[in-house]
Amino acid sequence: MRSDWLEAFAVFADAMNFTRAAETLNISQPALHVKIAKLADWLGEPLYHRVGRALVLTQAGARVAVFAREQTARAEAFVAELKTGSSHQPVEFCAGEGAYLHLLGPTISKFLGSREHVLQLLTGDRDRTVDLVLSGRAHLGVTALDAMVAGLAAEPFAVVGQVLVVPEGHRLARRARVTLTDLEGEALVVPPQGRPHRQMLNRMLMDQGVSWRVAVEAQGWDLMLHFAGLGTGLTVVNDFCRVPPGLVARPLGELPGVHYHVVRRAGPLHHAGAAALRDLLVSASTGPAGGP
Amino acid sequence: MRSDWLEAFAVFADAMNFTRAAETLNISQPALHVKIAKLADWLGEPLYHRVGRALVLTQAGARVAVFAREQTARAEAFVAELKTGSSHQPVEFCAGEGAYLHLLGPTISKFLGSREHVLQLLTGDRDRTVDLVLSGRAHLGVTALDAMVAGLAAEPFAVVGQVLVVPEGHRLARRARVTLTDLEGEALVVPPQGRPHRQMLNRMLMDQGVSWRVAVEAQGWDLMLHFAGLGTGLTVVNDFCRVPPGLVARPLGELPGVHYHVVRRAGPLHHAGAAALRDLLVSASTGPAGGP
DNA sequence: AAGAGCTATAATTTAAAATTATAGTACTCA
DNA sequence: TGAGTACTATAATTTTAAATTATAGCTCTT
Repeated sequence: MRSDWLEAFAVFADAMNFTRAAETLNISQPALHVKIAKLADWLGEPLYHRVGRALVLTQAGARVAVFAREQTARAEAFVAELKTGSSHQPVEFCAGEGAYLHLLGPTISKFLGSREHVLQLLTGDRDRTVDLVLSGRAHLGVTALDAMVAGLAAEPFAVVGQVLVVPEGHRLARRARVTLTDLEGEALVVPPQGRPHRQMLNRMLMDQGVSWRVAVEAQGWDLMLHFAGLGTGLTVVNDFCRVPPGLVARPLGELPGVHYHVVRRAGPLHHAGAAALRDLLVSASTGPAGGP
Repeated sequence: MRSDWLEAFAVFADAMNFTRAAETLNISQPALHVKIAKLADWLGEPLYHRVGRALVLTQAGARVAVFAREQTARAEAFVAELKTGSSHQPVEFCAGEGAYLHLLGPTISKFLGSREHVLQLLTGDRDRTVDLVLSGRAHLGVTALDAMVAGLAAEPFAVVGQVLVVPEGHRLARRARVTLTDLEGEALVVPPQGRPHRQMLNRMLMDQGVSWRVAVEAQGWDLMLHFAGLGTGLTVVNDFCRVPPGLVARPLGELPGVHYHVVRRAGPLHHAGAAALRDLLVSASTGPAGGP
């Protein structure tokens, strides 16, 4: 199996487009096409197929892409280490904005403090984090998960509760605790359709027979709190959020905790820096029992 | 960096001979020569140099050889896994005869019992074990070590005492314990010059001012005991040895224990099976306090 | 139905890698 | 000491592989 086939395939798998991948490789499109045909031939497996005019990786293709990225990264890292004496292949890590702001600060500082490794931070929601980790484009991630994902090793990192955020003068602000039924008839600031938090809220409120309406659709805790601060409606956010002046947070015990996990691809972690970061994260974990 | 350069270099580094390596690769000697020249050129480092008419790897060359073997093995393992569905790349393990016979049996049985991995056993003395592990031709080893070895990660596995073996009728057979000075004037069955056990005996007896002479030079515990059984002389062996009929063993407390270690190359263990075997070995370890 | 935006194949050119042949080097042994 | 051996390194040549350009063909868009 020739390494240039793998390198070409790694680029192609990112682009899923022969023309553009060939451009980034600085070869002609037919040359790339032949390389990938040869790789598939040699492996005896089709690596992609067409769906309409789009190209989609086969299952084998996805595995080959992961391997190709790994193998190419290892070669690069080795050469760099041979020439400079020490490795500085970055650890690629992905998490969401909320996790970065409220859960990961100390661990990341500690990791960077040792100066042994270089850290490449990526930001992404749950789906992107899982995708980056599964496809080998990130070594590790931290994200909220509520179900197992095939091929992913997940270790519990933190459980975060949910709070209802209301204006100081609101009737519910006087209460120490609130229930979902208290939300009857309210307008809520919620994430757009399809986002996990929105789905969870929908389901829980429907279960309780609570009728409510959308005040604003906003993406991200900060934006949701901003709109709530403008008085457009109430909102429900993770309890690690700093609530802006004029608003107060009240625990919503009925809502399930958000389970953050440290995720990596199943199997051994090849990258020493990534392994070190994983160990730091797991040791900093607050476990499933408490909040941060 | 092209993978065929690495594959060629891995073979060359084993043979240290262009002519023979080219034969095993089924290419002409000049073709191999050019491949390796290109690899060296691409890396900007000479990979070998001549000492007389022998070829010797440079330090960079040795590191490249390790990487080349790893990278080629990974590619093979991946393809095998892709085609057959599950990996069965063997775990390569090296230890000495004594360790196999008296220390490793249960752990190896247990490892094989799970049927998850295939084990490739190699036999070698300390130097060969260390060499195989350092050069990436074995994932793990168990061997006696009395000093750190650069690039090698060693974890204590077992400490084995030393016993003096004498014929049943011998004057020392009546004693429960013996000291080195009791050996004054005796003929001893010892390993050949240069072997670690011989060096240790030499030094310890010389320290005590004991004069002795060589009865037989024999390699290996069993052979040493065999000659001792023939009455050629006394011998000193590890206390895990089964002493043949007609001989008795007496502890030699003055001699230092032999410290067996689980060794691997420094850095993360890429091979999942090797990692599993290491964990088994370490958990089966009797630590520095006791014998097996 | 024409056209845009690709992929895939063919024809041709260009480049690379193989081979054979041989000069050069270090050591061995009569 | 000088012919012989066993090997490496380079050169010349042939063979093979991989690039390029050109273009046919497919799928969705407008």
